[in-house]
Amino acid sequence: MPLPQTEMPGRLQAHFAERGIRMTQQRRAILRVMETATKHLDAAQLLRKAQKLDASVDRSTVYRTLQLLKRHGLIDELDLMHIHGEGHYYERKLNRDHIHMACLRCGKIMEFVSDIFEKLKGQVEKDCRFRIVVSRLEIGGYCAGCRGAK
Amino acid sequence: MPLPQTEMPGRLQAHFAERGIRMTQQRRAILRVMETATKHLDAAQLLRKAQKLDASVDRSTVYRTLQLLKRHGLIDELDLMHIHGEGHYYERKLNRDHIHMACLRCGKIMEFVSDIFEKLKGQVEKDCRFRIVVSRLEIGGYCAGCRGAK
DNA sequence: GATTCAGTTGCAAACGAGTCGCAACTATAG
DNA sequence: CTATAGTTGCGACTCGTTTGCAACTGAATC
Ligand SMILES: [Mn+2]
Ligand SMILES: [Mn+2]
Ligand SMILES: [Zn+2]
Ligand SMILES: [Zn+2]
Repeated sequence: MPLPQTEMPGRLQAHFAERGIRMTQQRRAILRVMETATKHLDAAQLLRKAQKLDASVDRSTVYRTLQLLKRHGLIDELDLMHIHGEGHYYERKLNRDHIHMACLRCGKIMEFVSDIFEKLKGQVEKDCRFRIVVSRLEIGGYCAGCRGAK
Repeated sequence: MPLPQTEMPGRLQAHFAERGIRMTQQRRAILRVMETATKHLDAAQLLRKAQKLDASVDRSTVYRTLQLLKRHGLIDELDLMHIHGEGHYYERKLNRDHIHMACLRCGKIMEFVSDIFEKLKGQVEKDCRFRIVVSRLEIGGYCAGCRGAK
């Protein structure tokens, strides 16, 4: 299942312009990669893809831009159950939150949108008087295909 | 809110005995710390506390034991929104799963048990034909006390 | 209790992800 | 075009975690 493309590409750059954040060659490359990504990317993958658009992009600029995007709530950071090492994965934050499932056997990552999840967040906000800024539900287990084996 | 103490201490050691896992001085110290912890511990805190019970405990043994406990599904690993650095936190897995909320302003960690969360996991298992082994819902935002300020 | 050996340990070195200080550069406003 | 605050690449660094290895030890067997 590909990432739902419910926002048009260019949206991240537009956000930067609206909020008066300086646009640079390097940021343009990094944002473009995030905007057109069809899967969750880690920092190293993001760097490699961005360098294809602008060879000068440095690793530290990728990390600095990821921090910027996080601070502005434009991307989500995921562990994906640390199936491959200790690093993090990133994806654009879309209008609709979703759950991530990682198969512990084949490594497949699945996404799932649920009204019950929205209801649960509503319950937390109300019952705990907690203002939710970011939420992350990650599940590890066995996918349909791997259920039989094990 | 302290961790709910619904399982008796000694339970981790009992689990090891049942499954024929070798018990050592060092493991005894580490398990005792996990069993009696009243908050989420990172590897460094766990090491320090375990060394008070057995000064010979080494950092690498702590990590190896954490891996062992994870593999046996006896503990959960948390990010707690990476409020303090890139490390992980650990807690015993109790009968009842719970949600973690981290206040982005004061750093407080809150826990919350919810039937809706159980229902959501049921939906994932059914609708996605996914066998859940471990699940982690972490929420970042502002606690009741910090809502007013910003 | 002594013997045995697979499993476990401490140590030191290595690793991977992420951060930081700094001098050079550049996007943008005037 | 100029001035300047913000951004960059670079290299060195921190931090959390892993690993290879020789020495040790728990517990099963005698
Ligand atoms: Mn996703
Ligand atoms: Mn993490
Ligand atoms: Zn699978
Ligand atoms: Zn707070």
